[in-house]
Amino acid sequence: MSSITDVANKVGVSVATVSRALRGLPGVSEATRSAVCAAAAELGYVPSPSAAGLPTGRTGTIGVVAPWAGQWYFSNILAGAGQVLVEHGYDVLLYDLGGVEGADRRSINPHLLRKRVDALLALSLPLPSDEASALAEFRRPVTTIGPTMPGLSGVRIDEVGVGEKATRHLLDLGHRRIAFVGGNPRDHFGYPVAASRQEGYIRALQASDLPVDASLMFPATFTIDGGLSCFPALARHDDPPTAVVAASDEIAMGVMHAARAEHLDVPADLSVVGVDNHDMARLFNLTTVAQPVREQGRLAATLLIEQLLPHPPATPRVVTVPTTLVVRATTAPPSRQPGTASYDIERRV
Amino acid sequence: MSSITDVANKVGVSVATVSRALRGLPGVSEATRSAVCAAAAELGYVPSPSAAGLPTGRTGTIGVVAPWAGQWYFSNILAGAGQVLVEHGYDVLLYDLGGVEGADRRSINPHLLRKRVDALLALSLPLPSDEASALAEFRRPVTTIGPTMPGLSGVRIDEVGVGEKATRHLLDLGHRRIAFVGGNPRDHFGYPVAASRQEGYIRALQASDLPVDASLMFPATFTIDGGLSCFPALARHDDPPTAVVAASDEIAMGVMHAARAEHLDVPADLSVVGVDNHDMARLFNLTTVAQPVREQGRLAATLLIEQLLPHPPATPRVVTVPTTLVVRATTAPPSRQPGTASYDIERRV
DNA sequence: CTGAAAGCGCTTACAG
DNA sequence: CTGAAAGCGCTTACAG
Repeated sequence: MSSITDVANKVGVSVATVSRALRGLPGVSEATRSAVCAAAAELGYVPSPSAAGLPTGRTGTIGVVAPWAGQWYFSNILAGAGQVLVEHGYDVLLYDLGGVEGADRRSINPHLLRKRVDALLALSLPLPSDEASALAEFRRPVTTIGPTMPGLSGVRIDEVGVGEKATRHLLDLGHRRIAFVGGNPRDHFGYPVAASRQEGYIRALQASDLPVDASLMFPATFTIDGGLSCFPALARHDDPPTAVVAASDEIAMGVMHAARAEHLDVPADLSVVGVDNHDMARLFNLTTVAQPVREQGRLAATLLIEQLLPHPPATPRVVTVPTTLVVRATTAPPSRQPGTASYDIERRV
Repeated sequence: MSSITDVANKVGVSVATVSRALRGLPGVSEATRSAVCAAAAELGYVPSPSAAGLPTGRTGTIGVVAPWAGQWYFSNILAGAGQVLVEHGYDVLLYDLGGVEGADRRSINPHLLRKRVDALLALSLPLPSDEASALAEFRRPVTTIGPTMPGLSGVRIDEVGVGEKATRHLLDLGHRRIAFVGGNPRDHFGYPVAASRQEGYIRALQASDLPVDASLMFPATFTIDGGLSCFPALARHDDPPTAVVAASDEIAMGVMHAARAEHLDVPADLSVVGVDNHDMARLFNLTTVAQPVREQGRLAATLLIEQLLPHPPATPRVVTVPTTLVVRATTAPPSRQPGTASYDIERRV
């Protein structure tokens, strides 16, 4: 493994000159530069990031912190962000918090990362308050995706608007008894996304002068299982809903699967709208509020890199990207009046 | 940002002692060790990986190379591997090759990684031969997931067996005209997975003394779109198949969606079997050959860490994990004899 | 059990 | 345009 000294010896110049030549710094004659580059190529020289990082304090690495779990949303955010970071010459260090929602996850200590990364991309935080304050003490640029944090740049969608949009679509179809599925009862992640979407749901109902019925809000993790397992409670309701706003497409898919297993027809018996526009959403003909996932990853990476420039912007930038309702075939006008019939699952089964 | 010198000064010992105490090395008195730990904690000292890496040559980082694209398989392999690597104190550097199958991707130069990672986890390689040979010259441990490489440890499944298993299931149901969908015509990734599964398909047919009909093998990328876009050719076949072996669940889902859009009934008109047991497979009631994805990630990480131990095993280990046929509802005996009818899509539409 | 010192491979003022 | 030298923060023989 040749070092900068080997290159310097081969060319007959100092290591300082090699360092400058290879990094394209000014003050090196063209002849020297090309001789250095040729020698470096011949020796197969690659600089050591560890050695370069010691004097500069820069690692050339961006940390991406994600409550991961291999989920669709996170892996696509990561793909988008990774693409941009790599284009700018940064390595991506992945800090998977290893959580499946509802399960315990590793805690993150930004402090530990200070000497390993130049900046941090934080997906779907804030974290529990102790970690959030630790993040504030992280003395390097941080950009969030999802919930924003005061003083940090970030990319977000209007979560409340998402809930409103989905709910309003159902209201426009004539639904009056609409359930909301999502949110984590134990709130492991301090995950405010579900709460915001639910808030939008509530606002849409209120704007239509409809009562807000707490018994129609069902907690569920952001997974297929979350949708699957909330269904029994939903179906057993005295006055069951004619439609469901699911806080994510995966929840929606779980709800639909459970509903069909009980021989309910979607959308005739139950309309379902999700959030995300997951790759699979079209296969389910799922009506959903689409958000640009990879694009958010790309944007956040761009904002982060901006802060790593010689003259970073003085104030953090927060970008809100638009969402759009995609109407497919899982929503339709209600086929019965609320209160007039239960799903009557027992009889069907 | 305090350094080891700050800790040493605070305690009144040398940096050598601090270094030893903090790393739990022998030859430090208990009193000294606890004093050092207390001081380090109080100062919020964290060691610099760059500085530690310079003299040792170790970075504490494992590179994970993946033809990524945010796909389910890769993100779940990564989740599994990441979990184990983190438990062993390694950081995960993600090298996303940024490819969507069928599109161009970044090339990887293992040479560039030599000074940044201690070892490499290579997902779904081999790569084009120039890169593969570069990988061979990478002087650090490498473990593969998917296709194995001579001299490297790896985790794999019996890809040929997977194709056989899926095909045999259809043969056992009575199908005699079975298509294979998968494989990349342009072979961008040098991706031998599809070829192996297809080989298994061929072997199963031959074992049943059935003709191998090249016109029943359809190329497709490993995506929903791959399945979707191969369907027209499949449906227009003079003597269309009664069943399809899809090289992945996502392909299978695409095929099914396209088939249903043409008013074909799955499985009555067309049986479909996939490979993976994707999280969504149960929602589609998809019959599939299941492979343990996260588990393969975990296993590969374990094999890799083994090689980083003070006394690594002399010979590389290759572990083949079992796959199992999961029969759901997308496969059934054929409802018509091959050759007796086309799908007659035009009439239906 | 502990310390002084060399050295890992770079970068960066500083001097010429 | 180029070089000598200090220094980044660790680890590791070596000596005591």
